[in-house]
Amino acid sequence: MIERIPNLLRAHGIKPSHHRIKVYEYLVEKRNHPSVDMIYQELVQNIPTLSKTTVYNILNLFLEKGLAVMITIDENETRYDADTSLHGHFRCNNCQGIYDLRLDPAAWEWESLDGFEINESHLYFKGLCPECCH
Amino acid sequence: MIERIPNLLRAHGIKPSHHRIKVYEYLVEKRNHPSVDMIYQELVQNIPTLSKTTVYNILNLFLEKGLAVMITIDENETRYDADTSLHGHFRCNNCQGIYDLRLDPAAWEWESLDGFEINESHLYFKGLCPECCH
DNA sequence: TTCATTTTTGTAATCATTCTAAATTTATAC
DNA sequence: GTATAAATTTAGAATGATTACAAAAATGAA
Ligand SMILES: [Mn+2]
Ligand SMILES: [Mn+2]
Ligand SMILES: [Zn+2]
Ligand SMILES: [Zn+2]
Repeated sequence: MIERIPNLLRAHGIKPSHHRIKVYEYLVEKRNHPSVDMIYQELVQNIPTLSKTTVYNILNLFLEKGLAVMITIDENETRYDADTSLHGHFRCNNCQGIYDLRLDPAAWEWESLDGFEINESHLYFKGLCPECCH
Repeated sequence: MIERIPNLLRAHGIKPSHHRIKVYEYLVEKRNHPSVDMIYQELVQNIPTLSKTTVYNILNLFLEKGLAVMITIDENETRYDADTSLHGHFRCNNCQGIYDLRLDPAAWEWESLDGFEINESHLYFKGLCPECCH
Protein backbone atom coordinates (compact mmCIF):
# COMPACT_ATOMS: atom_id res chain seq x y z
CA MET A 1 0.00 0.00 0.00
CA ILE A 2 2.74 2.43 1.00
CA GLU A 3 4.69 1.16 -2.03
CA ARG A 4 1.91 1.73 -4.53
CA ILE A 5 2.31 5.48 -4.89
CA PRO A 6 6.04 5.50 -5.77
CA ASN A 7 5.40 2.89 -8.42
CA LEU A 8 2.47 4.84 -9.79
CA LEU A 9 4.58 7.97 -10.03
CA ARG A 10 7.38 6.05 -11.73
CA ALA A 11 4.86 4.57 -14.16
CA HIS A 12 4.05 8.13 -15.18
CA GLY A 13 7.68 9.11 -15.60
CA ILE A 14 7.94 10.93 -12.29
CA LYS A 15 10.77 10.27 -9.89
CA PRO A 16 9.04 9.63 -6.55
CA SER A 17 10.61 12.18 -4.25
CA HIS A 18 9.31 12.47 -0.70
CA HIS A 19 7.44 15.71 -1.41
CA ARG A 20 5.85 14.36 -4.56
CA ILE A 21 4.65 11.27 -2.72
CA LYS A 22 3.15 13.40 0.04
CA VAL A 23 1.29 15.66 -2.40
CA TYR A 24 -0.09 12.67 -4.27
CA GLU A 25 -1.04 10.99 -0.99
CA TYR A 26 -2.94 14.12 0.01
CA LEU A 27 -4.89 14.13 -3.24
CA VAL A 28 -5.95 10.48 -3.11
CA GLU A 29 -6.65 10.32 0.62
CA LYS A 30 -8.58 13.57 1.03
CA ARG A 31 -10.33 13.51 -2.36
CA ASN A 32 -11.40 17.09 -1.61
CA HIS A 33 -10.27 18.79 -4.84
CA PRO A 34 -7.88 21.00 -2.91
CA SER A 35 -6.27 24.29 -3.80
CA VAL A 36 -2.50 24.70 -3.66
CA ASP A 37 -2.86 26.46 -0.36
CA MET A 38 -4.94 23.68 1.21
CA ILE A 39 -2.24 21.15 0.33
CA TYR A 40 0.51 23.45 1.52
CA GLN A 41 -1.13 24.24 4.88
CA GLU A 42 -1.57 20.54 5.59
CA LEU A 43 1.86 19.28 4.50
CA VAL A 44 3.86 22.13 6.02
CA GLN A 45 2.91 20.83 9.46
CA ASN A 46 5.08 17.76 8.91
CA ILE A 47 7.54 19.30 6.46
CA PRO A 48 8.38 22.66 8.04
CA THR A 49 10.79 23.63 5.26
CA LEU A 50 8.17 23.09 2.55
CA SER A 51 7.86 25.89 0.02
CA LYS A 52 4.58 26.74 -1.66
CA THR A 53 6.48 26.94 -4.93
CA THR A 54 7.27 23.26 -4.53
CA VAL A 55 3.58 22.44 -4.30
CA TYR A 56 2.99 24.43 -7.49
CA ASN A 57 5.89 22.71 -9.22
CA ILE A 58 4.69 19.26 -8.22
CA LEU A 59 1.10 19.86 -9.25
CA ASN A 60 2.15 21.26 -12.61
CA LEU A 61 4.30 18.18 -13.09
CA PHE A 62 1.34 15.95 -12.25
CA LEU A 63 -0.81 17.78 -14.79
CA GLU A 64 1.86 17.49 -17.44
CA LYS A 65 2.29 13.77 -16.82
CA GLY A 66 -1.44 13.12 -16.67
CA LEU A 67 -1.48 12.13 -13.01
CA ALA A 68 -3.97 14.83 -12.03
CA VAL A 69 -6.36 17.27 -13.62
CA MET A 70 -7.07 20.93 -13.03
CA ILE A 71 -10.54 21.93 -11.89
CA THR A 72 -11.57 25.55 -12.61
CA ILE A 73 -14.90 25.43 -10.81
CA ASP A 74 -13.62 28.06 -8.37
CA GLU A 75 -13.20 31.41 -10.11
CA ASN A 76 -10.10 32.59 -8.29
CA GLU A 77 -8.21 29.51 -7.16
CA THR A 78 -7.25 26.43 -9.12
CA ARG A 79 -8.34 23.10 -7.69
CA TYR A 80 -6.73 19.73 -8.37
CA ASP A 81 -8.05 16.20 -8.71
CA ALA A 82 -6.10 12.95 -8.83
CA ASP A 83 -9.15 11.25 -10.31
CA THR A 84 -8.50 11.71 -14.00
CA SER A 85 -11.53 9.73 -15.12
CA LEU A 86 -14.44 11.40 -16.87
CA HIS A 87 -16.72 12.80 -14.17
CA GLY A 88 -18.46 16.03 -13.21
CA HIS A 89 -18.29 18.30 -10.18
CA PHE A 90 -20.66 20.20 -7.98
CA ARG A 91 -19.63 23.13 -5.81
CA CYS A 92 -21.87 24.10 -2.93
CA ASN A 93 -22.16 27.86 -2.63
CA ASN A 94 -22.86 27.51 1.08
CA CYS A 95 -20.31 25.03 2.51
CA GLN A 96 -17.88 25.50 -0.42
CA GLY A 97 -17.48 21.73 -0.74
CA ILE A 98 -16.70 20.24 -4.13
CA TYR A 99 -18.42 16.93 -4.82
CA ASP A 100 -17.86 14.34 -7.51
CA LEU A 101 -20.71 13.55 -9.85
CA ARG A 102 -20.54 10.12 -11.41
CA LEU A 103 -21.94 10.49 -14.88
CA ASP A 104 -22.55 8.19 -17.78
CA PRO A 105 -19.76 8.86 -20.27
CA ALA A 106 -22.20 8.12 -23.12
CA ALA A 107 -24.13 11.25 -22.18
CA TRP A 108 -21.04 13.31 -22.92
CA GLU A 109 -21.01 12.45 -26.60
CA TRP A 110 -22.98 15.28 -28.12
CA GLU A 111 -23.83 15.42 -31.78
CA SER A 112 -22.91 19.11 -31.85
CA LEU A 113 -19.30 18.11 -31.20
CA ASP A 114 -18.84 16.62 -34.66
CA GLY A 115 -15.65 17.92 -36.20
CA PHE A 116 -14.12 18.95 -32.88
CA GLU A 117 -11.21 16.99 -31.47
CA ILE A 118 -11.72 16.82 -27.72
CA ASN A 119 -8.83 16.71 -25.28
CA GLU A 120 -10.55 17.80 -22.09
CA SER A 121 -14.11 17.76 -20.79
CA HIS A 122 -15.39 19.69 -17.80
CA LEU A 123 -18.87 19.65 -16.33
CA TYR A 124 -19.49 21.92 -13.37
CA PHE A 125 -22.61 22.66 -11.39
CA LYS A 126 -22.98 25.20 -8.63
CA GLY A 127 -25.72 25.61 -6.07
CA LEU A 128 -26.59 23.97 -2.76
CA CYS A 129 -25.56 20.46 -1.77
CA PRO A 130 -28.14 18.10 -0.22
CA GLU A 131 -26.98 18.89 3.30
CA CYS A 132 -27.08 22.65 2.80
CA CYS A 133 -30.62 22.44 1.34
CA HIS A 134 -31.50 21.55 4.97
CA MET B 1 -32.51 48.37 -32.92
CA ILE B 2 -30.36 51.08 -31.35
CA GLU B 3 -33.12 51.53 -28.77
CA ARG B 4 -33.40 47.88 -27.80
CA ILE B 5 -30.31 47.73 -25.62
CA PRO B 6 -31.21 50.64 -23.28
CA ASN B 7 -34.63 49.08 -22.75
CA LEU B 8 -33.11 45.69 -22.10
CA LEU B 9 -30.76 47.16 -19.53
CA ARG B 10 -33.62 49.02 -17.87
CA ALA B 11 -35.66 45.82 -17.82
CA HIS B 12 -32.86 44.31 -15.74
CA GLY B 13 -32.71 47.23 -13.35
CA ILE B 14 -29.64 48.81 -14.92
CA LYS B 15 -29.51 52.47 -15.79
CA PRO B 16 -28.32 52.55 -19.43
CA SER B 17 -25.25 54.73 -19.30
CA HIS B 18 -23.25 55.18 -22.47
CA HIS B 19 -20.46 52.91 -21.24
CA ARG B 20 -22.84 50.18 -20.18
CA ILE B 21 -24.56 50.24 -23.55
CA LYS B 22 -21.24 49.99 -25.33
CA VAL B 23 -20.09 47.02 -23.27
CA TYR B 24 -23.36 45.21 -23.84
CA GLU B 25 -23.23 46.03 -27.53
CA TYR B 26 -19.75 44.53 -27.70
CA LEU B 27 -20.94 41.32 -26.08
CA VAL B 28 -23.95 40.78 -28.34
CA GLU B 29 -22.30 41.87 -31.57
CA LYS B 30 -19.00 40.05 -31.25
CA ARG B 31 -20.32 36.96 -29.44
CA ASN B 32 -16.70 36.01 -28.86
CA HIS B 33 -16.80 35.37 -25.11
CA PRO B 34 -14.32 38.18 -24.49
CA SER B 35 -12.07 38.89 -21.56
CA VAL B 36 -12.17 42.24 -19.80
CA ASP B 37 -9.07 43.28 -21.67
CA MET B 38 -10.52 42.41 -25.07
CA ILE B 39 -13.52 44.62 -24.38
CA TYR B 40 -11.34 47.40 -23.00
CA GLN B 41 -8.90 47.40 -25.93
CA GLU B 42 -11.78 47.69 -28.39
CA LEU B 43 -13.85 50.34 -26.62
CA VAL B 44 -10.95 52.54 -25.56
CA GLN B 45 -10.40 53.39 -29.22
CA ASN B 46 -13.65 55.34 -29.26
CA ILE B 47 -13.74 56.27 -25.57
CA PRO B 48 -10.18 57.40 -24.86
CA THR B 49 -10.92 58.17 -21.21
CA LEU B 50 -12.26 54.67 -20.55
CA SER B 51 -10.90 52.96 -17.47
CA LYS B 52 -10.44 49.22 -17.23
CA THR B 53 -12.00 49.38 -13.77
CA THR B 54 -15.18 50.61 -15.44
CA VAL B 55 -15.28 47.53 -17.63
CA TYR B 56 -14.87 45.37 -14.53
CA ASN B 57 -17.60 47.31 -12.74
CA ILE B 58 -20.01 47.02 -15.63
CA LEU B 59 -19.45 43.33 -16.16
CA ASN B 60 -19.87 42.58 -12.47
CA LEU B 61 -23.12 44.55 -12.57
CA PHE B 62 -24.29 42.54 -15.56
CA LEU B 63 -23.50 39.29 -13.73
CA GLU B 64 -25.36 40.48 -10.64
CA LYS B 65 -28.41 41.48 -12.66
CA GLY B 66 -28.40 38.31 -14.73
CA LEU B 67 -27.59 40.05 -18.00
CA ALA B 68 -24.43 38.04 -18.61
CA VAL B 69 -22.65 34.97 -17.32
CA MET B 70 -19.05 34.28 -16.41
CA ILE B 71 -17.17 31.63 -18.35
CA THR B 72 -14.16 30.05 -16.60
CA ILE B 73 -12.98 27.95 -19.52
CA ASP B 74 -9.75 29.94 -19.60
CA GLU B 75 -7.63 29.19 -16.56
CA ASN B 76 -6.20 32.65 -16.05
CA GLU B 77 -8.69 35.13 -17.45
CA THR B 78 -12.42 35.39 -16.93
CA ARG B 79 -14.56 35.39 -20.06
CA TYR B 80 -18.06 36.81 -20.36
CA ASP B 81 -21.14 35.81 -22.34
CA ALA B 82 -24.34 37.80 -22.88
CA ASP B 83 -26.07 34.57 -23.89
CA THR B 84 -27.42 33.40 -20.56
CA SER B 85 -29.23 30.39 -21.97
CA LEU B 86 -28.11 26.87 -21.14
CA HIS B 87 -25.36 25.96 -23.59
CA GLY B 88 -21.85 24.57 -23.60
CA HIS B 89 -18.51 25.90 -24.81
CA PHE B 90 -15.50 24.64 -26.67
CA ARG B 91 -12.10 26.28 -26.54
CA CYS B 92 -9.63 25.53 -29.28
CA ASN B 93 -6.13 25.07 -27.91
CA ASN B 94 -4.69 26.19 -31.25
CA CYS B 95 -6.59 29.32 -32.34
CA GLN B 96 -7.83 30.11 -28.80
CA GLY B 97 -11.36 30.65 -30.10
CA ILE B 98 -14.31 29.90 -27.83
CA TYR B 99 -17.30 28.37 -29.60
CA ASP B 100 -20.86 27.85 -28.47
CA LEU B 101 -22.20 24.34 -28.33
CA ARG B 102 -25.95 24.07 -28.63
CA LEU B 103 -26.96 21.20 -26.42
CA ASP B 104 -30.19 19.51 -25.54
CA PRO B 105 -31.12 20.78 -22.07
CA ALA B 106 -32.70 17.40 -21.32
CA ALA B 107 -29.28 15.85 -21.46
CA TRP B 108 -28.19 18.07 -18.56
CA GLU B 109 -30.57 16.49 -16.11
CA TRP B 110 -28.49 13.79 -14.53
CA GLU B 111 -29.88 11.33 -12.05
CA SER B 112 -26.79 11.77 -9.88
CA LEU B 113 -27.91 15.36 -9.20
CA ASP B 114 -30.83 14.28 -7.04
CA GLY B 115 -30.84 16.29 -3.84
CA PHE B 116 -28.66 19.07 -5.22
CA GLU B 117 -30.17 22.48 -5.90
CA ILE B 118 -28.58 23.76 -9.09
CA ASN B 119 -28.00 27.46 -9.71
CA GLU B 120 -25.37 27.32 -12.44
CA SER B 121 -24.32 24.77 -15.03
CA HIS B 122 -21.10 24.83 -17.02
CA LEU B 123 -19.99 22.44 -19.71
CA TYR B 124 -16.57 23.05 -21.22
CA PHE B 125 -14.60 21.13 -23.79
CA LYS B 126 -11.06 21.86 -24.92
CA GLY B 127 -9.15 20.57 -27.90
CA LEU B 128 -8.99 21.46 -31.58
CA CYS B 129 -11.78 23.15 -33.51
CA PRO B 130 -12.81 21.79 -36.92
CA GLU B 131 -10.70 24.36 -38.76
CA CYS B 132 -7.57 23.70 -36.67
CA CYS B 133 -7.92 19.92 -37.22
CA HIS B 134 -6.89 20.92 -40.81
C1' DT C 1 34.86 11.68 -2.57
C1' DT C 2 33.78 14.37 -6.72
C1' DC C 3 30.95 16.08 -10.01
C1' DA C 4 26.74 16.48 -12.55
C1' DT C 5 21.83 16.35 -12.33
C1' DT C 6 17.58 16.86 -10.05
C1' DT C 7 14.78 18.75 -6.62
C1' DT C 8 13.60 22.18 -3.45
C1' DT C 9 13.60 26.77 -1.68
C1' DG C 10 12.97 31.90 -1.06
C1' DT C 11 12.22 35.91 -3.16
C1' DA C 12 10.97 38.81 -6.78
C1' DA C 13 8.08 39.53 -10.75
C1' DT C 14 3.77 39.13 -13.17
C1' DC C 15 -0.86 39.68 -13.95
C1' DA C 16 -5.90 39.60 -13.21
C1' DT C 17 -8.95 41.53 -10.18
C1' DT C 18 -10.61 44.42 -6.37
C1' DC C 19 -10.42 48.45 -3.33
C1' DT C 20 -10.66 53.18 -2.53
C1' DA C 21 -11.16 57.79 -2.77
C1' DA C 22 -11.39 61.58 -5.87
C1' DA C 23 -13.35 63.45 -10.11
C1' DT C 24 -16.96 63.66 -13.23
C1' DT C 25 -21.51 63.18 -14.76
C1' DT C 26 -26.41 62.90 -14.04
C1' DA C 27 -30.60 63.66 -11.61
C1' DT C 28 -33.31 66.34 -8.33
C1' DA C 29 -34.71 70.49 -5.66
C1' DC C 30 -35.25 75.08 -5.43
C1' DG D 1 -31.37 78.68 -14.61
C1' DT D 2 -28.29 77.35 -10.02
C1' DA D 3 -27.36 74.47 -6.06
C1' DT D 4 -27.21 70.07 -4.19
C1' DA D 5 -27.41 65.13 -3.86
C1' DA D 6 -26.76 60.69 -6.04
C1' DA D 7 -24.80 57.77 -9.41
C1' DT D 8 -21.06 56.76 -12.45
C1' DT D 9 -16.47 56.81 -13.90
C1' DT D 10 -11.67 57.22 -13.14
C1' DA D 11 -6.72 56.48 -11.66
C1' DG D 12 -3.86 54.36 -8.88
C1' DA D 13 -2.88 51.44 -5.00
C1' DA D 14 -3.66 46.95 -2.88
C1' DT D 15 -4.51 42.11 -3.09
C1' DG D 16 -3.74 37.51 -4.17
C1' DA D 17 -2.74 33.57 -7.13
C1' DT D 18 0.74 32.00 -10.02
C1' DT D 19 5.22 32.01 -12.32
C1' DA D 20 10.20 33.16 -12.99
C1' DC D 21 14.54 32.80 -11.42
C1' DA D 22 18.67 31.83 -9.29
C1' DA D 23 20.70 29.85 -5.21
C1' DA D 24 20.76 25.94 -1.98
C1' DA D 25 20.14 21.26 -0.94
C1' DA D 26 19.67 16.55 -2.11
C1' DT D 27 20.51 12.71 -5.10
C1' DG D 28 23.11 9.51 -7.83
C1' DA D 29 26.68 7.89 -10.74
C1' DA D 30 31.78 7.49 -11.52
MN1 LIG E 1 -13.39 14.84 -8.88
MN1 LIG F 1 -21.68 31.15 -25.22
ZN1 LIG G 1 -23.12 22.50 1.17
ZN1 LIG H 1 -9.04 26.48 -33.73
